[in-house]
Amino acid sequence: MASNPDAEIDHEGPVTPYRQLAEILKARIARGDWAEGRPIASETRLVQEYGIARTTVRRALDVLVEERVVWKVQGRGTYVGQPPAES
Amino acid sequence: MASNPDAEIDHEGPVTPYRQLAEILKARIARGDWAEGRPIASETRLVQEYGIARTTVRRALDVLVEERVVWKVQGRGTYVGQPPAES
DNA sequence: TTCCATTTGTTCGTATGTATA
DNA sequence: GTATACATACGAACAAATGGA
Repeated sequence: MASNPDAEIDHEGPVTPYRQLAEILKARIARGDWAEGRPIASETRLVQEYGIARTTVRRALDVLVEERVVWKVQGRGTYVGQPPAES
Repeated sequence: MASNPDAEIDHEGPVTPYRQLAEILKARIARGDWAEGRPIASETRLVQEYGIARTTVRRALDVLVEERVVWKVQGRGTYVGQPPAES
């Protein structure tokens, strides 16, 4: 059951913001907002877009990294998919 | 009430470093340390001078840009005043 | 043209303190 | 007491723009 990719963060509901964002981002990736191998919005951008703290955004991204939905490169960005195999 | 242009950063007080620096820089500009249209000290210089991180310096400068006290040009510097009107 | 140093721009990594539910 | 959220700060790496040699 996919969540709504256009949902906003609900600070009152039972689901914590970071889990909400994780679901939203997965839905946006599934919808094709960002293609495989391409960077998603930066943490700062997500902070502005969803009105939540960077630590909360990072927590959501941690979930996606754990689930191998995205991978991160310091100083570059967060990419859809999995990291390239080591040479 | 203007702040002291010769103040140093107090990491213990109630006012955060980036706000302190913003006030200090405004005081220095008001005093004439840097004239209208001229570049102020570089970010790296301010980092060394005040012993704070570049991200913190940039945060202080963001405040000054927002208040139209200075404007920045990538690759050149941060200038006192406002950007020249578009031709 | 090419190269290099300087300066601002962007992005993720890590840590701390405070507040709230 | 615990988990979550937010604001702030510092660190590191690299990109982009500028200007001069």
